[in-house]
Amino acid sequence: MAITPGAGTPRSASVKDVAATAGVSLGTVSNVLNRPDRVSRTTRERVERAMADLGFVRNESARSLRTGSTQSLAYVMLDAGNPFFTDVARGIELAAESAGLSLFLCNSDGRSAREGAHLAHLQQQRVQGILITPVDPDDPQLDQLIERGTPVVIVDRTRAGSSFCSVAVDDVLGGRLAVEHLIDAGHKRVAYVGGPESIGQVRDRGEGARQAWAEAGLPPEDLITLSCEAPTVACGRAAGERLVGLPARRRPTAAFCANDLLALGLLQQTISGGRTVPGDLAIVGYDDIEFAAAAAVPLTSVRQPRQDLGRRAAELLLDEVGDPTHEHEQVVFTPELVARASTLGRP
Amino acid sequence: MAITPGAGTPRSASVKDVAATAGVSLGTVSNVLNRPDRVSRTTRERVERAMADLGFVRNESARSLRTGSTQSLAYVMLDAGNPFFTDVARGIELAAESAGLSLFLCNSDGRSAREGAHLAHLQQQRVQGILITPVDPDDPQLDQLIERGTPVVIVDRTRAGSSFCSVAVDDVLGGRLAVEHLIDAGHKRVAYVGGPESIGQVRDRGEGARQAWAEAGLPPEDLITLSCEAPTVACGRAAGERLVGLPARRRPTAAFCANDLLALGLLQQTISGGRTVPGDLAIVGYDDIEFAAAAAVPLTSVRQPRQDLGRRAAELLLDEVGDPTHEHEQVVFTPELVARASTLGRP
DNA sequence: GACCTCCGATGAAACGATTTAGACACGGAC
DNA sequence: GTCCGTGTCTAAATCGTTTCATCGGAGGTC
Repeated sequence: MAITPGAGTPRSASVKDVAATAGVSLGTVSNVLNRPDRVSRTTRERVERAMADLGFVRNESARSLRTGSTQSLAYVMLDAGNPFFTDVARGIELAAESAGLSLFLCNSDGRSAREGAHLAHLQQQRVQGILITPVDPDDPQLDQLIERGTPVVIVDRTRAGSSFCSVAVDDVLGGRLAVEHLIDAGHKRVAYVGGPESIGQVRDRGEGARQAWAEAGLPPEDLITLSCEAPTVACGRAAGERLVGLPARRRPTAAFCANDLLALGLLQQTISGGRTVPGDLAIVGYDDIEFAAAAAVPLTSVRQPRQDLGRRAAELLLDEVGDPTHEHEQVVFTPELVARASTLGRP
Repeated sequence: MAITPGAGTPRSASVKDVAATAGVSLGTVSNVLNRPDRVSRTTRERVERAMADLGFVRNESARSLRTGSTQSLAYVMLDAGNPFFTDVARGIELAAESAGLSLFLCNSDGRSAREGAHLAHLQQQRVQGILITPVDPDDPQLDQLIERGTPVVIVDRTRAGSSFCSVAVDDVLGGRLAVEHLIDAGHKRVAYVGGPESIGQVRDRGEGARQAWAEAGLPPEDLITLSCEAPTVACGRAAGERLVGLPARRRPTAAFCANDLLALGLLQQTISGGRTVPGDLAIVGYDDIEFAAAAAVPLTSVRQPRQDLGRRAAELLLDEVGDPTHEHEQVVFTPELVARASTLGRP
């Protein structure tokens, strides 16, 4: 007897309805759902039939209320529009999928307020655990989460005296690699195009750049820092205009960008302004997103193991969820410079 | 009196605990949470104090079990790695945010099985509604969702005799625009590089291409179709190799790709193989993602109003959720060709 | 035929919040 | 002194599921 949605609200069928239709008790329906082996074949088939007829959909709220746990993880991304983070997310997804959990993606879009709202909501939903690339890894809300029982793994950032697991890439080293590469190519005046200093990745990569610069014995004032509002393609273009505006004797011959979006924007602006890359300006990006190699001039970039980053982070989280003897761990991957046309050629 | 997490499981505090600590009844705590105006200031402050001390986190499962509704929407994306869809997602997010709902992103990655798993899970979670760019818009699971009370809006696809709202772009027209542009430029042999035929967007864009070709009176065999496994950058590169492998008299002078990822891959392979764009091969992409303009040769592409698509879809869903007199609506946006260097120049 | 086992199914009690009807106290008005 | 209204707060029922102690009956053993 199929249900015909009446005039009123088509309230969906519950286990109680299924039990009544199948002529069994409530507990038996639950057994069919959770321990089918404890139910005789004939009863089970009768119950399954009733579920199909009624269009029964298990109510996850009730289930997780009773059991006290959900079957989901969440990843709070810093910027869903940046392919770097979607690649990380894919790594997480693969790990979650093979553990039989579903993954929710949330996008903080670099805004603390949005991040906070997402975290609060996820905590109320009682997700098993949260992976996050935080706007600010020192945000006390993160501590509050673990204090109150939601495991958290920090992705693509680390944190000082940490009570979290984290998976990151050595950004200081990445910055060094980039700038050493430019120094090797003979550049004497370089710009570091970063996003806002509030972003840790931007700070660390800049720090690495300065270290390499200092070690090469070059004067600090010849490493110019350009801060952008956000590490996006549009801001990269804007940075290009600012570079052109500099007096010729101060104008850098190369730029290291805090990520590939900035680098692509800068590249685009430079070329459309009639200048050449790397002739007039060599460019190094960061992340080695898939589009970097397909750019106007294939982009030299610092590669991070994006998908592995995600996979490893998810594994740590799953371990923390499943294993009571879990020890927090800070994994740091090593970046690698991929040299392409945007820096190769006459300097 | 702050709670000290004991040796056992740090079971989080419930309204009951808060009530006990504050010395009020359970209902009062609930009132503080939901109708703070009905509670006297002193009591309210006492309760709030207790909540803070105990680290109380409202249990969303219990709440939504009782009230029968959640505060979330979900968008099931076809491919989170494609910037087109993340732009759509951003549009949705903005609308959801201003309605005070949170948005979960799920990625089907083009796989029916994953899509199905996500949908089942979202249905069990009793999300308010689902936006989806489906692998197959005729999937009966979508009908089953609305039958069982979860509103669904189809994004970037339409469906024949529809009992859904949908927001799409006219893909047949988009295909025509692309191929008419190539015909105008004098091309007599063109390749259509599509993804798998199972993807509706791929079929429709191809259909538009064929229509334009036929109307120009060109022989059908000179519009070659190359099917790829998936509409990705890697497959675009592979398609490039296949094109080179064709005998010279059959080799096309231009390619129209079903999306920008394919086009960027094709572009990259063509250039690294020593041929020029548009000299040896003109290329038109589709979607006009941000990276298209920054490509090796800036890419001519068919632009879709990505963010508006998402925003409008979310608005339709919110209307369906909130307004009982809601009428289903099929919105179709019009695409627009953006001509750039990859087709301009000597044909 | 009495007794024991074991399998399958049962029913009630939880989980943590919301909701509603009603209790209680406190003033003010007559 | 009684009555009533108002403003707060309480107690109990409820949402849909899982779990656990229990019960009935079929089959086997002596």
